Amino acid sequence: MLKTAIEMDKAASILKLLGDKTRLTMMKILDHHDCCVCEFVEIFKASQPSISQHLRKLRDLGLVKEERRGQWIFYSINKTNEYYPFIQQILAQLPSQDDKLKELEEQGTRISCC
Amino acid sequence: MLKTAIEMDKAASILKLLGDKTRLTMMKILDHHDCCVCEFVEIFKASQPSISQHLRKLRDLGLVKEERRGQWIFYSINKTNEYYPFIQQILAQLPSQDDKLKELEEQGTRISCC
DNA sequence: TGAACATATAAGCAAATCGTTATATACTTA
DNA sequence: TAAGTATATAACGATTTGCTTATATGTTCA
Repeated sequence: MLKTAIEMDKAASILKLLGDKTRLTMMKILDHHDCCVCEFVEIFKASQPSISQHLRKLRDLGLVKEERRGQWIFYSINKTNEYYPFIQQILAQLPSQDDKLKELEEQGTRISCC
Repeated sequence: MLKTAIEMDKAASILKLLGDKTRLTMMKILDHHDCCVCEFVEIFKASQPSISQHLRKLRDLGLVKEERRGQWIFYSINKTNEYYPFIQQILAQLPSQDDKLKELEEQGTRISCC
């Protein structure tokens, strides 16, 4: 087993996180665009705490990172995570979720904070 | 989005199943070898019903198939599943679990049914 | 046919998960 | 500094999950 091989334990815990439609879609979106919490709230029509809790789980495993920009907190994929290549390869096989961001732009909702 | 693109719903449900260390390891082993239930019981030091229930979940989603051979029921990866390429690509990134089967052979346990 | 073996299923329970509501924290701006 | 906005966290309840024990089903073989 290579030194760089993914451990089963860790792989399982990552897949578990990705095994939720909301988090999986979040990750797919984040793979191409940074997003702030309020955007996710719009996209998923979910409550703010619910979104916040999903993001926390992703953050706790180091899959995403946060960055405050004034009033907003932006999330982005953590490309320095040692498991990023593993994750990236999974995300690459999923259909683009860009339409979800486009909808926001058309509604003008995205502009409000981003 | 390509006609063949994986749906987010389905992808999430597959990743959820793989997000369990026992099932993930099972899938990795099955990707190279057929196995019967009693082998998994040995490998994971788990109860027979517990193993059987994990296999059922994998079977319910069409990830594995079963085949009776006399007294035993052998499980194998269902390569005809439309999501097999998706799964295969994930499994390919995991470390080989062949050592687990080797242990059984050394113990002579594998011979008992296979 | 009956005993032994392999597996599946059912029922019940403890722990984990995910959403909700309520509240705390942090920043911005008037 | 107070009000408004964005986000995080806490506490709680409903649902899901994964194990256990008990039992049913199906096969083999004496």
